Amino acid sequence: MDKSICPRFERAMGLLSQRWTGLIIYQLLSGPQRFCSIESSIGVSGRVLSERLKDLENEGIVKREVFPETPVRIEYSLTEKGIALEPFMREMEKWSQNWLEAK
Amino acid sequence: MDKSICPRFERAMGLLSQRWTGLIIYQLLSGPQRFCSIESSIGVSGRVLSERLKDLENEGIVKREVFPETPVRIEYSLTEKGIALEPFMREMEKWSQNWLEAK
DNA sequence: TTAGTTAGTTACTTTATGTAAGTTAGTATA
DNA sequence: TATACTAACTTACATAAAGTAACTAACTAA
Repeated sequence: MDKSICPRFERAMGLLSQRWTGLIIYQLLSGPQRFCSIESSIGVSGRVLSERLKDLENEGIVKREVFPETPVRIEYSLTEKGIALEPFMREMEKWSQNWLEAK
Repeated sequence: MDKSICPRFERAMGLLSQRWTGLIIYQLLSGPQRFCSIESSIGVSGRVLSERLKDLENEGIVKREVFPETPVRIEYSLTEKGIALEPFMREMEKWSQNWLEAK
């Protein structure tokens, strides 16, 4: 094995190529959202969503805020690092518009 | 479940979020390559690489060419649709440079 | 006291990926 | 002639990741 790829790029790709991670971030680009809202908007299971949100929080891409209302409200939003992924998401949008069928 | 995401975007993300797919395309951006070269440059197993290349060929993103030399040489390269992913990859590069540690 | 809400977690099943050995086709070497 | 070498896969089997559905915690409302 003789890797020639930049380790930072490889890590970024590793993050984004985990199932659901990209869609979670994309959803949060349109503003803070709660757990059940992300769950239903992209169709991810609670088990995996919970896991991904923890990972993204550890990576400093997502921020978790608790509002002690009734019932409790917990909001997930993007940090600056997360928002910085927007241009990337826009390129993905363009490509999908130009090269994929509406189906 | 009430999905609001554009189905084309979702499909694009589904493609790119399969493990190794992004790195395979990224590698091919620098020119045609053969199976064993991709395998060793990104560290993917032959089993999965074979699967991915077939998928990408079916998607019209990758092209496979056989050169009947000795031993046989088979080259994989990007189609126009695959090359169109370059801006997306460049944004990913930028983000990883700006926001990830060298480690 | 029973029920409802959000945000999870747990146990279990199915699917995806990793690992290592085997296959095919065409030479080349002993 | 027999053995060996190469690239490009494929197969069988083991492990890891994701899906499913039921369950929990903390709180309030009826």
